[in-house]
Amino acid sequence: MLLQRPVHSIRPLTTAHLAQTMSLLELPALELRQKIEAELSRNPALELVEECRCPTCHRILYGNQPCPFCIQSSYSNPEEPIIYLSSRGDFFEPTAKKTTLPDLPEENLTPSSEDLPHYVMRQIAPELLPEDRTIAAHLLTNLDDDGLLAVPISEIAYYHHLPAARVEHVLRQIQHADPLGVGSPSPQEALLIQLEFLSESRQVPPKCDQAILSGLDLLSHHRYPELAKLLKISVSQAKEISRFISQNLNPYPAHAHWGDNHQTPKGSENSVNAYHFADVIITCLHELEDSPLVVEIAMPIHGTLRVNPLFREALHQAPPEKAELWHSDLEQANLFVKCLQQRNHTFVRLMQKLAILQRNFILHGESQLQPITRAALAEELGVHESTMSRAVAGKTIQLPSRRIIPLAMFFDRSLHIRTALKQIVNEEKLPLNDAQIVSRLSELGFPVARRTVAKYRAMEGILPAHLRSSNHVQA
DNA sequence: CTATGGCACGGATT
DNA sequence: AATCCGTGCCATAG
Repeated sequence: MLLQRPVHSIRPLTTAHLAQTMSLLELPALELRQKIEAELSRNPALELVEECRCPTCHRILYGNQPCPFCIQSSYSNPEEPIIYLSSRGDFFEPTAKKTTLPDLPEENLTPSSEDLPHYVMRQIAPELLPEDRTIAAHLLTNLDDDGLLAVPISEIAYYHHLPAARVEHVLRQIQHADPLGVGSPSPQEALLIQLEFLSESRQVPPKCDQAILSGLDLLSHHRYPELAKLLKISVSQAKEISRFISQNLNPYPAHAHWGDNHQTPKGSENSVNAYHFADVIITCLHELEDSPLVVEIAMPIHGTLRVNPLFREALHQAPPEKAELWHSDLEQANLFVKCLQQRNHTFVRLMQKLAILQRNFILHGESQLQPITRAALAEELGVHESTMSRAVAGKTIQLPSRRIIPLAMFFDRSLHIRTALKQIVNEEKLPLNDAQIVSRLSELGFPVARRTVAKYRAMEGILPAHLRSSNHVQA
């Protein structure tokens, strides 16, 4: 509440304004950045002023908003999220590619994988030695569409005149960043890293690592008997391994869009959905359970965009032949800044509602998701539902757990049921068939049809009952 | 005969 | 107006 500036004074005056606000609203951060840069270089009336920092806590803020952290040092209500706009443009800087590695071939950068490098770099940069960042950048520039490393390590080591071990060290950090296994030279290695990570928190089938190492081919062709023979295990154990892998691991890190685990084994479908950086970052103040959420809405630029006051002044002395042009530039600059404010305003309000409503989801995961429709939220916010759709579309959000998910997941109608289903299957003693799952679910208060359970199962990559036979026979 | 997946339809959502 | 999603019916595999 406190941090909302009186933006209501901005009325959509012209259709141009409306149209532009709309178009800005649907832009995710990275594209917004391009848009802003384009506008900035085209229009002399716009300028980017120094980043604003809160004088006390030094957070980078966008615009002259009061720093939400320092305004109220006592947070009366932990439910109330702290929301602010930041302008940490550096996250989105393609410097790694452009400035530090000027003579790298750019061809192997395909559009669909272009922002994965930035996303990863963002995570690991703070922990990296400055001189290692160049190596990281080099590695990340050479990811293929699948998120795997496309060039041999030795080549990179050679390029930098460094021992391979050094490069491997950096690569290891990359591999442990969020799309787990990203940058691995092979699917095998990616799988192994994911496996290693999972085994810390969860039980994994025995010989799983060996299956990946030596039997991946058999595995992907579902030739269980042969696999079983190779590893000297039973066929059902082989199936168990297969189930585990297809359910929990992903050989192609770039395909792992979080929350939607459709496995695409060989067919390299490059869907539009590649979420690699976040438009909104949610963290927990002080890691405490009941501390307020901190919602950072990322403006993808350094500093604050505004109309250049000098330009405004200069308008009076404009040479007659330029006057008209300057005037229209000024107009447009004004419009653009206002539209941007409006976009941010809408976004802030949206996140405020969401952060309160989905607090449990944000903190405690998928089972706590409140099913809500965009329409309902639009109603509450008093905006048109199409506005909501635009605001949500294509945006991503980073949770305190560092997971990045599409904002649309906040409006998933079936996620909580699917997680309930997952849990039922995980805890089942012997495989339940779909009909039995239906009754278990309805006991839990989820009335769904049998056919629907089948679909959810498929979505979660859970095999049908007869294929997940004798579930936990190992050990 | 039973459990599942495919196709398609209608209503809700965007 | 276009798309998504839950569901029913039917074919098929085991």
